[in-house]
Amino acid sequence: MIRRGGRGDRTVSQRVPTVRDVAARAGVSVGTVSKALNNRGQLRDETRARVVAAARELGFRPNTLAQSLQSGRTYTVAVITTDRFGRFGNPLMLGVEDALGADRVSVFLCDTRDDPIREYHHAQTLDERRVDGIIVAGRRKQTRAPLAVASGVPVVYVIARSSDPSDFCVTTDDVGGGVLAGRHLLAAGRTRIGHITGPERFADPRERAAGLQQVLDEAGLSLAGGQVFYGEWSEDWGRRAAEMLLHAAPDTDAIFCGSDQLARGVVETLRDRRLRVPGDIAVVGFDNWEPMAAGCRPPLTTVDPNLREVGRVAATRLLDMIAGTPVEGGVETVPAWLMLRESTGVRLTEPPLGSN
Amino acid sequence: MIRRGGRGDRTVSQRVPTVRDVAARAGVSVGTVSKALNNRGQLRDETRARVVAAARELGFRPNTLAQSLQSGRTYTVAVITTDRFGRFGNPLMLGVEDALGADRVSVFLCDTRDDPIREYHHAQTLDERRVDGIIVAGRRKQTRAPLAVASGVPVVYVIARSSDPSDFCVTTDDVGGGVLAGRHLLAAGRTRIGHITGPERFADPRERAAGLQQVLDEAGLSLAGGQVFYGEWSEDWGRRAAEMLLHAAPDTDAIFCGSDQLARGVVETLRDRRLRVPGDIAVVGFDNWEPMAAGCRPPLTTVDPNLREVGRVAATRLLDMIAGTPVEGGVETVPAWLMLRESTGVRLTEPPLGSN
DNA sequence: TTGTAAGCGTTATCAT
DNA sequence: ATGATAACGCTTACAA
Repeated sequence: MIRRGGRGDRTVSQRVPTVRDVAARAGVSVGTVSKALNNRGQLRDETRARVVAAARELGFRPNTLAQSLQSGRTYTVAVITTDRFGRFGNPLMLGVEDALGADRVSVFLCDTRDDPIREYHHAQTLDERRVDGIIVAGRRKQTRAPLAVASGVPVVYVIARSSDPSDFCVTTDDVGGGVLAGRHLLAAGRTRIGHITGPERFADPRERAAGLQQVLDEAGLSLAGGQVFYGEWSEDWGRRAAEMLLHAAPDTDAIFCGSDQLARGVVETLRDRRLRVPGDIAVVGFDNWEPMAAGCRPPLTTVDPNLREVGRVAATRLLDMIAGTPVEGGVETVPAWLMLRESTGVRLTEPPLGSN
Repeated sequence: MIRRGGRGDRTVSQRVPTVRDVAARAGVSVGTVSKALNNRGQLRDETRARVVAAARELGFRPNTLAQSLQSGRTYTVAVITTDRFGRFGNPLMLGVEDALGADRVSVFLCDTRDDPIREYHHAQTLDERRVDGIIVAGRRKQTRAPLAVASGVPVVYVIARSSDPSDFCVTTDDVGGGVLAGRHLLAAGRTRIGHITGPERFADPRERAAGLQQVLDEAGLSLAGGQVFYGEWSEDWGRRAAEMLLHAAPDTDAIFCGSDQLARGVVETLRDRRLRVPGDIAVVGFDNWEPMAAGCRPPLTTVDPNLREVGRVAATRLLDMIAGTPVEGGVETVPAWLMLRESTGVRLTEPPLGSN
C-alpha cells in the first residue's frame, strides 16, 4: 500500500514496523506485544511499559487490514449517494460522522451520479471490502430497488426507501414541515396563505403541501390562489409563480415556499412590486440552506428538514444493526424544525456569515 | 465485518464464501482458484471455466483485506477536508472521483471540521488503514503544517499548501481568474471597473484583485472607486459595498465581485437603484456556484475556478506518486475559466435547473 | 507471566 | 496443468 524506495520518493525509505519489530526491540514475543498493546491478558507492568515504549519509539501503527481479517470487522461503513452536489448531502454526512466518529468508524464515500451501473459497481466493491454496513442516500422520497449486495451487510436507506418492506429507512418529515410552516404563519396572524413549490410528480413537495393544507383545514381556511403552484425547483419559477399567485389572489398575506430557492425568487417579485416582507406578505422557505436563506433580504424563516439528524439517526441505527441489535424494517421519520428569521416578522440578531 | 446469525437479522444466516469454498465446489485447490480467477499461470480452459462457474454460483467475492495484506496495496485513498459544507468540496470531490474511479480506488472521506485534533486523529487512522495516498484539501490559499503521517504515504495538498517545500500542491489560479474577468469586461467595452470582494487578510481575494489590477494597468485604467472594496463574504456586504462604490464613482460601468454571493448582493443594490444589468453596469462573479449564479436575475457571468479539474489533477498526481513516479514538490496551478451568462451582456440559452 | 503456533483469506513459489 | 505451502500482520488459544 505504501510506495517506498522509488527513485522519486522524497521520504527516507523505511519499512513500516510490525508487531515483530516491536517484539524484537522490546525483547519479547509477538504475542506479548499484542497483549501489551491491547491491554489483554496478564502481563507484568514493566513488560507492558517496555512494549509500549518500543512501539512508540518505532512509531508502530497496527495494520488494520490484518486486524480486520482476523476479527471479521472492518470498522468501515460506506455512504452511497446520488447527490453530493446540492446542499443536500453535506448536513447529512455531518450527521453520519457525528454518530460514526465516536466509534472510530471510517467512511467510504461513493457517488453514483444517478447511474445504476455505477451503483452496482460500488455495491460490488463494498462487498469485497467487507464494509460493516452501508447507508444508501437518495435525493427524493421515492421507492427504489434494494441495493445489490450479496453478503447480507446491514443497509440503511435514507430519504429514498427500499421496495423491500423489511428494509429500514430514515427520512424527513415533509408533512410535518408543512404543518410547522402553516402553524407559524397562522400564529403570526396570517390567513390568506399561498403555496409555491416544486414538481407535482415528486412526493416531497406534495407532502409539504399536504401539511400546509392540513393546518388550513383545521383552521377552516383555504389556500390563497385556490391551488398549490407546482413547478420547477428554480428561483425563476418562484418569481413567476409569485406573479401568478398575486394575480389570482391579490390579498395574499403569506407565502409558503417549497424551497429556499423558490422563496428567493418570490421575495424578489414581492420587492419589485413594492410589497414589504414581512409587512405586507410573510414568506417561509424550506431547506434552511444557510447561504440562500440567510443571504435573502430579509433573511428567510424556513423549515429545516433536519438532515443532520437524519444522518445521525441513520448511522446510529446502522451501528445497532452491525452490533446485532434487531432493527425493524420500515420508515423512521425525523421531525423538522423551524428556523426563525425576519421574513415572517421575527427579529433576531444573528452571527455574520463567515464562509466563502 | 458482516454481522450474521444475530437474532435480529432479517437475512438468512450465510457465511461469505472464500477461495476454499470455491475450490471445493470446483474440485480443485485454492491455488488453482486464485489463478483461474485472476487469469494468471497456465490453466486448462476447462478448469478455468469450472472455477469461474463455481465462483459465480457461490456468489464469491474476493476479500480485499486479504488481498491487500498480501499485496501491500489497498487501492484506497483518503480525502481530508476542512470544508465539506460550502459549495467548495463538491466539485473537488467530483474531480477526484473522476480520476480515481477509473482505477477502482475507493475514497475515505474525512472531515476535520477545522479542528487540528480531529485532523491528527484522522491521519493516525489512515496510517493504520494503510491507505495508498492522501489528499489534504484546505479551504483557503494558505500555508499549513504538513499532515502528521508517519508512514511516508504520498500526500497531495489542495489549495492550502504545505509548509514543506518538497510537498506537492494543486491549487486554483486566482490571479488568472481576475485577469479573465478584467479582460472580459474590457472586451465588453467597460472602462470604469470597480471591485468588491472578501476579507483582505485572505490571499484568495487579494490575488483576484491583483489579476484585475494587472489588466487595468496594461490598459492604462484605474480602479473605479479608487480602491478595492474588501469586506466579508456575504451578500450583505455586496449590497453595502455596491452603495459605497456607486457613491464614490457614480459612473462605474462594471463591477467584478470576488464571489457569486457578493455579486448577488451587488445586483440587488443595482436593481434597487434602477440600474440595468448589464445595460448600465456589467457584473462578473467568482465561483460559478450554479444555484447562486444561474438563479440571479440576470444570470451571472462568473469566473469558474475549475475545482473539478483541481480535484482531478490532485488525484492524478497522487496516483502517479503511488505508482512511484517522481513528482516534484511545489505548486501546480489549474487555470480558471469564464462562465458566460447574461450579466455581462452575453445572451445564452441554458438548460433549466433541475435540482432541488 | 510469557512464548508458540494456528488461523483469518489471499497470492505466489515451488514442487509435482 | 495443478497442488501444497509459505507468506502478509495480527490476535488468541494453549503450552510452557
